[in-house]
Amino acid sequence: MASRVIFHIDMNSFYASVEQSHNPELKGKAIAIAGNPKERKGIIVTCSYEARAYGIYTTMQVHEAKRKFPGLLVLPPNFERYRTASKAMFEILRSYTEMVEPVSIDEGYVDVTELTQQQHALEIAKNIQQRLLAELDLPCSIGIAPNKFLAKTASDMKKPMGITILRKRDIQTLLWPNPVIDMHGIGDSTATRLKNLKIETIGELALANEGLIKEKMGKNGVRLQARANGIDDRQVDPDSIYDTKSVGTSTTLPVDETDEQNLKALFRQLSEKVANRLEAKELAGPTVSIQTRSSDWKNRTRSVTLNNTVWKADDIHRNAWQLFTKHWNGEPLRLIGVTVSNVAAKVDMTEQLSIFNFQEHAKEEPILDLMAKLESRFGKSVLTRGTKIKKANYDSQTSFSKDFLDDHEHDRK
DNA sequence: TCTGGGGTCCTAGGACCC
DNA sequence: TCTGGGGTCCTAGGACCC
Repeated sequence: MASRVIFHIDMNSFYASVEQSHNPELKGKAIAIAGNPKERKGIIVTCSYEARAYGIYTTMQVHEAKRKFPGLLVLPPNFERYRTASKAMFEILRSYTEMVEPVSIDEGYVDVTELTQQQHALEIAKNIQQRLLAELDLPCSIGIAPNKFLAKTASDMKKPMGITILRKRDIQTLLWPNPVIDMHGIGDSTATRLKNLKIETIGELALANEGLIKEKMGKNGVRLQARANGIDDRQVDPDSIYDTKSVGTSTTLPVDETDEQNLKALFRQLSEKVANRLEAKELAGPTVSIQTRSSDWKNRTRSVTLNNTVWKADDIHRNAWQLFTKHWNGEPLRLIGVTVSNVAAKVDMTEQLSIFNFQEHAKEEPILDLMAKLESRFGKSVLTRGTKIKKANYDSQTSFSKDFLDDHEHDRK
């Protein structure tokens, strides 16, 4: 494959930087964004570099952080503000090229291969960094490399406001001496398993026997080993943001909860939140799941896949509550959550075609013919991305526009 | 480090079908 | 009535990321 030039843009302490840009008096001060400790949500989500200098870091509890530095300014999160800043940031990236893949609210990949025919990669990166700072007042670090993994690794090397080029020929000196836990994709669990195989550095992983890795660490291990060797063929995919697989929400309760009526009301609230977010994205899915976490930190998930897709709060809540009552043994709960998954684009909302009507049509018309009509009307993406439609379940309650039905009627005459 | 909330991907077993 | 092997879907749990 032809050589690529990939950027990884990583906004520095994003939430804290947004707050500092919103209120310049916070600049240069040790600030942290955190939930409310009284509701047991008091962990540091992000903090400024000034706060980090006092040993404060993400996931640390607020009271612990205040012990480290009593002058710490703790702000509640303002997600709407962060989303707005995030949109503005990606708009700036897209003004360079459409090949932008957001990964999270504050980071993304950009494939600048084409652009480097006109301008040096380093110059482009400097330009992006300066614009983000000048126009949004937000600092970032940029990694430049031939693939995503190395770009991501590079952006981590210099913070804040760094630009780092990581060439493949440099990985032996820059990457291999480091412990495997430093690698993106390796957490405590994988690091421990590797240690049992006497693999402690990235270089040892890179050079380990491939058969052993496959046998002991599976598919994921083989992939990690390739990454350790600087190999990563993943493309920058601007459309990945449209491939949402699930929409869910969960909440840690202020106190462990045992009251059934309270729990029912809470599941109702969570279901409504999920329904609103599905609505905003025009998504629906057939699988409803619930999550619980007991006071001793036992996580459970229960799910059901229906014959039809759901998106309304009532339907989500009914199924979630049914799952819950079926499995709950009355133990006190610390957290509950609701998720709808296997979601796909809802085609249209103007006219709902009931399961029975669809069956009528399906009986009279060969299913492939139906699918061909769907495709010509709504485009291929409907059939590939909207898996529920692709499957064309006879029992699937799918929505079609009135126009489609009219056309369909017409065709049959 | 006793730990929030949003996700994605992988694994493994069982059901079911051909 | 017993058997193979391959494939897909579903469920539950876990690892990991920001």
